Amino acid sequence: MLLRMSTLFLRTLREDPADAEVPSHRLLVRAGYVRRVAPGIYSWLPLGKIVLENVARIVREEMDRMGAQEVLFPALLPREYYEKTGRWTEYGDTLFRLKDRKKADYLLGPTHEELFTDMVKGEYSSYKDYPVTLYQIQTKYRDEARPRAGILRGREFVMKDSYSFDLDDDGLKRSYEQHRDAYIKIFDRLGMNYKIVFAMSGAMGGSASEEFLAPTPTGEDTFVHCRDCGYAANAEAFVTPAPPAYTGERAAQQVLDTPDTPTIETLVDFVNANHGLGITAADTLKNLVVKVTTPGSDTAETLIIGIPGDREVDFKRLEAALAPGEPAIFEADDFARHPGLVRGYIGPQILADLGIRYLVDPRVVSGTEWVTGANEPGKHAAHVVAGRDFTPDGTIEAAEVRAGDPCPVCGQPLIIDRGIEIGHIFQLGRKYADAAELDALGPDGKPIRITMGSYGVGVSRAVAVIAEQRHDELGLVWPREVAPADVHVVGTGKENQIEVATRIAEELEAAGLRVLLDDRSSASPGVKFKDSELLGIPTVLIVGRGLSQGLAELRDRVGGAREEIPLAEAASRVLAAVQAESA
RNA sequence: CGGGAUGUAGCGCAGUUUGGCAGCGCGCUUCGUUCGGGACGAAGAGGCCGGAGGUUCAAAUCCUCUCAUCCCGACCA
Repeated sequence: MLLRMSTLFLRTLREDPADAEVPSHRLLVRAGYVRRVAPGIYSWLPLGKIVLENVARIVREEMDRMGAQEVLFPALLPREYYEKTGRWTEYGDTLFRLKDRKKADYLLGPTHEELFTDMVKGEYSSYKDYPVTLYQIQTKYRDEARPRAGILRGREFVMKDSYSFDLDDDGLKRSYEQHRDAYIKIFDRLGMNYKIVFAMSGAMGGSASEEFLAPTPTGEDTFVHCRDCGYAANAEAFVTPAPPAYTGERAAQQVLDTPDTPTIETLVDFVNANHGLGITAADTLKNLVVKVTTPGSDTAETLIIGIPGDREVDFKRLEAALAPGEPAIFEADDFARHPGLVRGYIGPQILADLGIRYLVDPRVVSGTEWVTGANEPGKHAAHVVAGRDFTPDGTIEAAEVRAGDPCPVCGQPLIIDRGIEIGHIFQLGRKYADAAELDALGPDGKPIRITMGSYGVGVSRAVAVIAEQRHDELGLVWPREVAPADVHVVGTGKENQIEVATRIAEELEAAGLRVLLDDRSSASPGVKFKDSELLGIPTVLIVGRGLSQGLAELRDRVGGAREEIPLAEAASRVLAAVQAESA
């Protein structure tokens, strides 16, 4: 491959585009890789297209290597497939919907579980056919409420999704592990910095699930990890370690007058000042009322959640814990319907009598004592002991996770970071197989319900994440396998530099390298250097002022090293540099 | 959906307060010079000032409505 910049469809920008904030967006636009068409929708210019294809190629190679087979489904899908699994309604506004000329409903696929399941059902019917894993690399469409950060989070994006079909749970585990291994290879080859974290499978159903997160400050997922034992989980999947139960004696419950103390802060100050209690917010138990609706049901359950007063509720964690139920905040008119619940002064002592389910933070173990509401306006109770004065119906992960919280595995303080999801693997189970009645006929003549795994890689997102992780103040710095070329040959000067540069570029191309050649006659050296740095091809060879002394300059865009080398050796030195890295 | 900001040439922006010829930089075209850090000179091309309505002798500028985009939040494989 030899790309000549004299004719390449490329225009770099000297200034940052006004609508770009994050580095990947800024640089991909400035370097002429992508252009915005509409919010969250981008076009890929020639160099960007090459990078995108390189990522897709790496993904494809590793998927093929693990034995998955590639198919391609349409992006435009009829409603009926999504009707069967209930997702036509469940997906809500995020689904791009459209009608054909006959007014029939269609959608642009946000993901393709239904199609994969249906395809397998149509072709395979014997247990002898299984297991099988299929994948596709397809453009997906999601009408996100707020697309942002350029390519990082668009409404149209390229994703690899694969699905494994197994006869039993052991088979599913094997398929899952194979994907895990393949993903490690993929993200390593992509030159990414990433972490594998425990995740919730959420509303999709299923059990084991892990996310591949690329830590970046612009990330939108919060995750915790432990430097000592390697435990890592996203915030939704973090499991709070419970302290040991307390079995000693506790003082008797005591009701306190606490006028005008609807918040934890006012309560703590008041009881310390007026009742001589030296407590902190962590000694209080705050009780949050939510109503939980289950999809397909009209009635909402009233649920109370008790968490230590020094912590906020993390709504994402709460939702994940209640999925597929959907929590909503208790409003004033909800309180009006429950006269037993005194807003701001709710305590768990009476909940069993009211018949309201009560779930607590895992830190609220038997024998712990709390300052909490006394279920009367202006009154709280102290020495309220779990297991004695109230008995929770269970625990729930609803409290925020904080840096320094103990690791659930080894107890060391946890670190909190932000990351972007670049891959997700999970054991789906039988949700979609059930919906499609996907069975294999077993050796005993009885049907076996298939169990599935679902695995995704954000291909276009990966391009942005690499840009996010690999750039400097001058521009992009692509890993070699992803870069639009192996080497950027730059000819500067008014003598015959460009001719010589062209000759060397052709020689390198003949040797099998992918070459970008700056043979523009009008651009000044400064422009060519700036463009070279912006574009971020890992190896740069400059044929310029040194030509008269028979010298060229070899630059390493990654490490920044520069070296004058004899022109005669230029091609072989470039080859050596490229091969050293590929090895 | 809530909060904030912005819409003026391909890109980045000034001009709006206080109404009076549509501007600057980059890019683009032509000629000449220059050629290792986004060169210089000269001459050019390029605009429905987001849209609609209103006020006024006169509107990019003031008023009303509207559309769009970006950022933060909510939401999100």
